[in-house]
Parts: sequence; C-alpha cells; structure tokens
Amino acid sequence: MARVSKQEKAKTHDRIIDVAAKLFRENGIEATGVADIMKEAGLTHGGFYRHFQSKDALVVEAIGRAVSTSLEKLRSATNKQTRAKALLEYVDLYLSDEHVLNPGKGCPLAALGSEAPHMSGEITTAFGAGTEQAVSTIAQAMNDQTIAASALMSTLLGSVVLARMAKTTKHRNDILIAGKQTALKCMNQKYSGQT
Amino acid sequence: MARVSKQEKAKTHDRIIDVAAKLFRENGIEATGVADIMKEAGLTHGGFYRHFQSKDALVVEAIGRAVSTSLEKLRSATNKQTRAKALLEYVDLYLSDEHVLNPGKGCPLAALGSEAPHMSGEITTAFGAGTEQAVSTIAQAMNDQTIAASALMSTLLGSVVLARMAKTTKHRNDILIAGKQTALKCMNQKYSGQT
DNA sequence: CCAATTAGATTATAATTGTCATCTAAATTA
DNA sequence: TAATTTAGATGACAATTATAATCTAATTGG
Repeated sequence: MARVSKQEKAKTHDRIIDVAAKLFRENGIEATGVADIMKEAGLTHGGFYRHFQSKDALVVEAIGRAVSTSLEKLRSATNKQTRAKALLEYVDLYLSDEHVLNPGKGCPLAALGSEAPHMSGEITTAFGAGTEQAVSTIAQAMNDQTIAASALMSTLLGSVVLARMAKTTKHRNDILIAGKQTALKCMNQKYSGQT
Repeated sequence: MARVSKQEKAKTHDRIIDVAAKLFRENGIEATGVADIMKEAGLTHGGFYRHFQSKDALVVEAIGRAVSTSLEKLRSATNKQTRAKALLEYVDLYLSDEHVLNPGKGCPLAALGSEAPHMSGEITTAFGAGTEQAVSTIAQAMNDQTIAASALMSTLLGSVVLARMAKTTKHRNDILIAGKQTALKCMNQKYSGQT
C-alpha cells in the first residue's frame, strides 16, 4: 500500500471527486464526511490531503463536476435534434421517477439547493455559478429567452424537491404530472422582463 | 438557576421550538446543534432533555410549527377576501425579496426541502405531512384543484430555492419575476390529472 | 409550612469530525 | 542501479457532537 504512478494518481483524484459528487447529493454535504468519501473510493481518510487542500475545496470541485455532467445531457442532445425537441427530452428526464429516486446521479441544484446558502463563501459561489450555467444552458435551447429559462429551471427544481418529500407514490406522481404541465407552459409562452 | 413554574416551563418549551424552527431554517438541521438552540433560547444545553426526548423529536415539532405558521398567513387571508385575491397576496409574499433574504422566518419546505430526504424516518414523515398540508391549503384557495395547487407550490418553492443561490441581485430578481409569471399561469389555467 | 418534585445548570460521556505528522513502499529521476 | 520523491496507510490531534447523570434551588401538593 504505497506509491502509485502519476496516471494512477490522476485517476484516484478523479474517482474521489465522482464519489464525493454522488455522496453529497445522496446524503448532503454536511452529513458526508471525508472518511465516508475516501472509504467509498477504496482509500483511507488520511490520504485525502494529498489530493485536496480541504473538504471545502473538494466540495467546490464536486459541485462543478455534478453541474457539468448534469447539463451535458441537455447540451449533447441539442446537437442531435431541434432545440425544442432536445429540451422536451431533458424535461421528461428531469421530471422522471428515475431522477426523483436517484438523487446521487441527478441535478445537484435539486439535491443540495436548500443546503447551499448555509455553506462557506467559496461553496455558495460555486452554487451561484452552477445556477447561472444551468439557466444559460437551458436558455440556449429556448432562443436565449433567459427569463423563460429561469422559470423553467425553477419549476423543474421545485417539482423534484417537492416530489422527493412526498410520502405516497400517488402524491409524487401528482407533483411530477403538474410540474410537467407547468414546464410545457414555460416553454411555449411568452415571458417579459428586462435582461 | 433552578426550578420554574409550570406555565414558565410551557413558555420555555414553546420558545425552544420557535428558536429551533428559526435556526434550522437559517442554518440547516444538520448544522444546528442542540447547544446552539439552547444558547439562543437563553438556556444551557444540559436542560434540553427535560423538554424533548431527542433532537429528532424537536426537529419534528419545529417542522410542524414552521409549516403551520407559514400557512397561517394564507389561511387567515382567505377568510378576509376572495380566495383568488388572498392567494395572489400569498404568492407575492412568497416571491418577495423579504422572503428570499430571511429564510429563518419563511417557508420551511423551501429552506430545508433538499435536506429533508436524508433525515431519519420520523423527520421525513413530518416533511411529507408538511407538503401535503401545504398543497391542500393552497388547493382550498383554488377551488380544490389539487394538481394545479401542486404546480403552484413547486414553482414557488423552486423559485425561492433558486433565487437564494443567485450570486447577483439582478439574477435573483430575474428568477423571482419569472417565478411570478409562472405562478400566475398556474393559477389561471387548467391542469389535468387523476386525483 | 413542610415535603416531594423537578426545571434548568453543571459536568461527563462516547462518538464523530476535519486536519496533520509520520511512515513505508513504490515510482520516478539521474 | 542508486538516490530522491511521494501516494497512500497509520495513528493521533483537538473540536464538536448528542446524550445523560448529578446537583440545586424553587415550585408545587398536602
């Protein structure tokens, strides 16, 4: 158990970020310890500081990664079909049971949104950047209607957060169905506002 | 520093719940310790267990209280004017800067929503009950259109969560303006779904 | 007014936390 | 190949956590 090649180190580094991004979304940032992350990555917690200056530094990287991979789905879909079609596909994916039941692989803003404001400066900044990235990526699929994109993002996020709190399958479905209809309104109607 | 009358104890008990409901919403449940709460209530942390069986038990009560007082605004307004008018008033309040900047006095579902799923069974149950209460209270102001009420709740909650992550005042305003317009759509248009 | 009860203070606990110093075996570099 | 560097393991640190036992002063019930 000791030294490892440079490429191996880079892979380890990457793996720590991926594991962290998953565990943070599943259990929350506060509730996830450095030791938990290292254990899940198959390492001991002592080695952590060879890779990151602090837990906060990892959090920032993990948020960035989760936001990127989440939006990548939409971005790549936009290249293969009409933007409207790609966006509709993304909305369906976002408002799916699959997404609601697997926060570890889903949107970090929905999974950690309400935890974000209590965190340290660098972390809240990372969340702020993430929201702007999300809104602008969605706006690109909506002919740059930023306000409408904000509206859509709010509806998607709110629906998933609410659905995750629902006690019964029926209530969860109601919320997702309602969210879907609102999302369609956001996509098809006009929004006004100075931007 | 010792014994206190029965009414005094009841007042203390109440105060602990109020303080907890505020601190949880401001800093998160996980991040708020029993000691923090007792200190803010002007007590020492040792006395806590004369009032509550555990921190989780307090969390359940605090959520209940926060949900109730939050919805009370809507409920009382509904009695003094048309339901539509009361609901609009509530929407404006919900999507205000005041609400976004003061989570400690606002909607607990928006402040703690994404933290809810990681918590213990009793606590997630409390959140589940809270969402049902919120949706049904809103539905009462919308001629019992449950699906539309879900849609409205999702939009309100999502907008506030997103607005709290925004880095700039402008971005925050955009989000709130967009949320308001979506909310109006939710209130004025038809929703379909089996309920 | 006396005796029993108890709210809250004090102090102690075991567990968990983020952070590091040290060690070691292997990968670099020369 | 020999010397140097370092990824990760081990173990320890101080701080913080939820929970509880004990103490004490005052409020009860009689």
